[in-house]
Amino acid sequence: MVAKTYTIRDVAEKADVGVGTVSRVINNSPLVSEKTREKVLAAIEELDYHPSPIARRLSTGGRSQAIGIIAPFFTRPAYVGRLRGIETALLESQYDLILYNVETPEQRDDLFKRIPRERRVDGLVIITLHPTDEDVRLFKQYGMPVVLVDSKHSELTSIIIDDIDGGRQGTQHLIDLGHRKIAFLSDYIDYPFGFGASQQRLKGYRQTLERNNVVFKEQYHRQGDHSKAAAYRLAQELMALSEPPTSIFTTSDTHAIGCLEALQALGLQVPEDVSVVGYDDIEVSAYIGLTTVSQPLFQSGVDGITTLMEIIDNGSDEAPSRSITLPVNLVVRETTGPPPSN
Amino acid sequence: MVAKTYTIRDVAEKADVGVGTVSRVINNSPLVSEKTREKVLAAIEELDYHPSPIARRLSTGGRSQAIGIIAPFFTRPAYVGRLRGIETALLESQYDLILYNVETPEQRDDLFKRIPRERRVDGLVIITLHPTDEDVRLFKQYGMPVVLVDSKHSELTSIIIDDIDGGRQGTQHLIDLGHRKIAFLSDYIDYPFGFGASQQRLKGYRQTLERNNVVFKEQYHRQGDHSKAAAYRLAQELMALSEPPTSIFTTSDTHAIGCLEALQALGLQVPEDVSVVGYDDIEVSAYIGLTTVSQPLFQSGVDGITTLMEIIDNGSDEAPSRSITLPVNLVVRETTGPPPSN
DNA sequence: TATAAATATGGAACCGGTTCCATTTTATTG
DNA sequence: CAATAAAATGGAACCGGTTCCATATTTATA
Repeated sequence: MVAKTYTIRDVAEKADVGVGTVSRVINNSPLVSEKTREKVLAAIEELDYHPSPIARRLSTGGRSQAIGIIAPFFTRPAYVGRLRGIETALLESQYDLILYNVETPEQRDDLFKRIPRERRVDGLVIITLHPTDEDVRLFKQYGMPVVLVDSKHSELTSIIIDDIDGGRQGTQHLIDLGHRKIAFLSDYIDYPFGFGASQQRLKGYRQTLERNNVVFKEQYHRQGDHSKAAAYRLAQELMALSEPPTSIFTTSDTHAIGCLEALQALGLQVPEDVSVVGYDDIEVSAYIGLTTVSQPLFQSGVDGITTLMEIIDNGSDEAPSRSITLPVNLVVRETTGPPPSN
Repeated sequence: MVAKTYTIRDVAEKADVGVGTVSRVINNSPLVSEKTREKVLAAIEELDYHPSPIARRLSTGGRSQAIGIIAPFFTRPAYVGRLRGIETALLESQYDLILYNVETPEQRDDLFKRIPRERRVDGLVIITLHPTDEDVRLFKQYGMPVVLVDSKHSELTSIIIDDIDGGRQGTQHLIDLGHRKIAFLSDYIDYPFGFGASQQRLKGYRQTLERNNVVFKEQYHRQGDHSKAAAYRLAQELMALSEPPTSIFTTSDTHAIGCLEALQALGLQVPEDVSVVGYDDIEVSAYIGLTTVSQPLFQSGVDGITTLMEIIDNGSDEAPSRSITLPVNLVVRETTGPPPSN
């Protein structure tokens, strides 16, 4: 049942050379005469021989020709945007893509330990998650190249999104429109799982309030999981306050859509009664006219992969870590306007 | 630099047994005494020994514990919905997910040949793409379990979406509303890459027109690539006809959004001037009030994976192929209404 | 032509597991 | 207790590559 596959010994026999010579040919060693090389290549072609990647990997830890991506809840629109950049960057490369989805801290811990040891991937892009110092020590111990995207560690090369500036831009926009009751709706900030981006955005939000002498109100900061349904519920809670906000700044477009649905259900007009700002600028944001902080999802994916491939190609597990900061950019559409006059 | 990893020989030495005994312990063979087993497990724990997956795979073609997914343009919303089902089904399993993205027929051909040979995955889910008889022969030759999702081959187990019925339901809905000028906007039907789904939907569309004595008009069928931008352009072309359609049935929600944007730009009201029906029911379809043929994206992903895992666990490359057909379901929202009165 | 230097080659040992058969140990029976 | 049967064990051979050193061959020099 299992197909007949030829081995290096079959090629050696057909070409009447030793296995070492075949190995030298398939690995482009200069230490083979042209005449012998051609004889071996003819045998390879005749047998349709392909070296076993498995055997290669065992004998010398040869490359797996795969890149691992670790991301939490990777089917969320923001991650999909990054994934799009990733697959575009990988398209013309010889690397396969292995996706490791994470939904709990336990899974994260298991993967951070397992992946370097298993040597299934030549390098790793970690999206949004924060490796500990101990994790980083293990990566280096196993010589595993790692690039962080939307995350930062002093010893690893990082593609950083300027989320503090994103929080600032969204908040300043609302303040410039005259809003002073600005709610902030985010992922769980203190979730031990450790999404850093929302923390940075909250920081930008709070700094901007302060800089404009607007008092931060605890009840205007709502946290929930990343789903649209959670945002729907939280928006309803916000609007049920005795002094509801005149605007809501969310930390994802998915959350923004949940808010818009809730406001719609409450018979409120956007932006006449309440303004809404999203974050990400996913594909449908233009159609629904969402004002949002656009982040370079696609570009961060591309940069993460190209940087990692450089590190792998340079065999530079000793290279100093770098930080690349990508800017964000407020896109004003139709979900923001001045607050109601009363 | 490379970390110290222990081998089976180290364990054997520490436990004062032979390597065969260690192998029997780690593979749960009954042919080990309880006393010896405990001695070996203690040594394993003390050394924090983990068997090398690579060496295992070489010696017996052991399982790779990974499942491959081949999908074209996999970051499209419809594929993401399936991916969501896939990752949910994989979450509690021990399988890693390897994604093979395809954007050309050449890539597809390369992958269909390479993947079975490389033995990197224990099984394969192929989404939407159609393997040839020759491809299937090769899968069987290498004993590679394969499940098709939204695709069909008589010798492979398939999860099928009833796309003819989907085409029928969307078209019948428009006819019931009084529409007779119904445009159909799809992917390239004759594209040699072979997306079958759009062909089936077109078939449902044409059969339903016929069944209702509506003449099929060639200029009402427009084809383009899968992007929103293509749909925007095609919708503009349709509305520029001397007798423009009163409704547009698209074969993806992404296309529907492109149409809605185009109609908006043309100052047309939806559904008062033109009705729009999508296909997929992606996450934002509810918010934008899109009438769409909802297909069980999530469920098809789950079924594809669970079926494949069954096949793998049963070692049943000899099992007869099965077909599972999942229904589609028209969801009427706000983008469809009666045609203009004139 | 003989010698030295350079180049090319073959294949045993190794990578870290699995397996199967020869051998050893334990349990059972007469 | 001895003989037989059953259970447990050890380790050489194998999986399919890579590599490095001993050896063979070719080339250059005197």
